[in-house]
Amino acid sequence: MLQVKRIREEKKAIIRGLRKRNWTSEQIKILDEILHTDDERRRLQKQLDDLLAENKRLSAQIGQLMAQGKREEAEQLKSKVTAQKEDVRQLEERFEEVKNRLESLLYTVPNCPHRSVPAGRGAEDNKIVRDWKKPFPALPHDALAHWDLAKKYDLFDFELGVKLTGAGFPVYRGKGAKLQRALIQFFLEENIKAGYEEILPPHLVNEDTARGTGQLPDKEGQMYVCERDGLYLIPTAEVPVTNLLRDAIVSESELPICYTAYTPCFRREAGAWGAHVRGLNRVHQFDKVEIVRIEHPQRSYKALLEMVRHVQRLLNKLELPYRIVLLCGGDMGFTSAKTFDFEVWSGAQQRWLEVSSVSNFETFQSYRLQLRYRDAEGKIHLTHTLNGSALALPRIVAALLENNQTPEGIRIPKVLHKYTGFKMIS
RNA sequence: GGAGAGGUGCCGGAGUGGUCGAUCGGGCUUGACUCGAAAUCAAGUGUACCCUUGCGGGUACCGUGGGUUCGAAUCCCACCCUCUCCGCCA
Repeated sequence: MLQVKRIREEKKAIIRGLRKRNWTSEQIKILDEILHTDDERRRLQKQLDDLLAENKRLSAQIGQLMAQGKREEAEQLKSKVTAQKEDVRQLEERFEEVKNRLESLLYTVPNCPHRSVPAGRGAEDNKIVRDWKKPFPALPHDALAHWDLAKKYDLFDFELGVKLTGAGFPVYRGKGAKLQRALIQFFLEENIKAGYEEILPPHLVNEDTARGTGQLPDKEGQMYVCERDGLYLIPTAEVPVTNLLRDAIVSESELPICYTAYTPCFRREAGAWGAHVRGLNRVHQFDKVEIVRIEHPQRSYKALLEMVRHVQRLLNKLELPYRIVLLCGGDMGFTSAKTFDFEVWSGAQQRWLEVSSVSNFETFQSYRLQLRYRDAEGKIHLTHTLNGSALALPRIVAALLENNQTPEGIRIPKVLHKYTGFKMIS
């Protein structure tokens, strides 16, 4: 969430940013409402603090009078303080109410896009910053989509998933299962080599954690909930991993802090279903390896590029055709200041599939998380947080199967051989 | 799940109704001593929010949330968590 202080000081820049997210003048008025509400909040806090200070002083006096045995004077003061208690109660109530109102207003404002982010309506306005220049893999015109390849080679089974759980919960089997495990292992090893510490977090988180990274209060509909225990199934490893440092103050020299984690991801995805979300294109449970960075504000955009280059290397090693897309304001996630998407070419479906999203959240998450660092002078500042998929498995698998199909079987990229133990699926 | 003990600052550990944001020890920072270091000595060392141009000042926070009281880390209630023992169990 944005800091009120920032809205007050950089209002013009924030309006420019929100315009890129297609905010109307009507919507932008909420900024003024926030500022007014904050003025009121500060006014009430001053009043309340003063009143509490007065009562505190009187109470201390009562203590002294009692010690001196001056009972009557003490009793007099007591009745005075008692009389003020109702004022305190009322002020407290109003203060709480205004504070809550301010918070819920702030929750409705998305992150301010970085100045380099283009304006735009939706996906059609995204900027392709790196296109695939080489030819796509040559496939026969009767090439199979991955869901047909899965049947042919017995790699995963959606009907069985329906039997066990419901639609969108694939059962991987045989070489299909092993391929999953190989990819996870490959990604983790590459990330560790690049300096990320491996984390294996819980797959269920509590409300505070879900709030920390911004899944709550907004997007509870996208998560699976265990109501009885007040827990949420994680939609991404970003949630538990970024929360590791919630309420922490790290020293400047510890930055950057780099984590990587493999977890299953659970998404209810209320969105539309149809032909283009067949097979592994969109599922309720999938595997993903995530990278998370806690960065110094001055270095976060450099870090973002480093993460982009790292994901690029992974895709190169997997020999998959890909392109990098800079998301426009209208297509960017609520919490992000700047996002690059990675899309791989799916040969049989003849379309691009999103396999990674790398974002800088600046202080949008760290403010809520209270994730700060202490500089050399002892001053405390918010860190920047970033994360990216490195990588999400299902669509990688889809592209891999489709692009590498041959009459003899499906060719496994060389880098995976030592993890799969086989070079072909046949 | 049952019984007991307990949750206090970076750590250890006091505090059982008043001047306690919190004794003390360790750690850390700065200064003195030293060629330098160790040892020693001295001072400092929480966070959030608010007021203030600045100096500085105020409020809240002792697991969480309520309550009692003029006043709560301290008393009462509920919940959460940790440890020990028993039971169950991958």
